[in-house]
Amino acid sequence: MSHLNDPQQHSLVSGKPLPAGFRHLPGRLDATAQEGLLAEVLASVGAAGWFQPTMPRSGRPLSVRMCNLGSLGWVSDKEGYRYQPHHPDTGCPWPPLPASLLELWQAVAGYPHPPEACLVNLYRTGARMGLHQDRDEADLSAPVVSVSLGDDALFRIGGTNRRDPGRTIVLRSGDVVVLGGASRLCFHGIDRILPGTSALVPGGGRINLTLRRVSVPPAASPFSPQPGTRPGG
DNA sequence: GAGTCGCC
DNA sequence: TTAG
Repeated sequence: MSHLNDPQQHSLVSGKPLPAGFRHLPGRLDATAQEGLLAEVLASVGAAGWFQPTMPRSGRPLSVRMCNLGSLGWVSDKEGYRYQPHHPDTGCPWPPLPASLLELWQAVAGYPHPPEACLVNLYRTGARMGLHQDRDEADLSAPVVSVSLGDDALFRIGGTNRRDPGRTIVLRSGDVVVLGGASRLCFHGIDRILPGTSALVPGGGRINLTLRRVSVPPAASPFSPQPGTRPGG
């Protein structure tokens, strides 16, 4: 039942609320939208190629494979975490961010500038993502918007301190989640992929899309009005 | 198995 | 400042 994942509803039942600013949208993308979005993303990623991120310092590979769409992409290697405009293996610019994702951002982010990065994470069965914060973006006032495609995932979200207690939520194909406001810097991760719970992703598993604004937008100018603003307003 | 902790 |  979808209401079980609703922050207000659940806090009333368990007394263990989700962080303020965290939204698990009640309506998920329908099957047609999921298929169309995945086809677009896989076409772009197919041309660019997946890369295998590794841990800073140790060089140990993460269990997920990654690609990015947009003007900037998140990468991790022995040198550390960063955003960069090109694919780490080929040096090519990331493929463009699909219009459908720009529209989704505009509809749910509540932020007046477009996203610059869409991190595409591929979780095959057994892949996980340890508890972490998204804090490599210069503009932390913008939310992170996540779209789940494929197999169900157990998503854990805690507080802004690593040892804060957390909650586990099932993310299903088509689910949209927004980490904004006070939840923007909450620790979160993927504990487990539930194999065989969706047939959407070829070869099985889950693909997660995270839309992010990376850089602080340029200051508003009367000669170059920003989207969502109005002169004299 | 879920959750927490400590450490390389 | 470990997304291990």
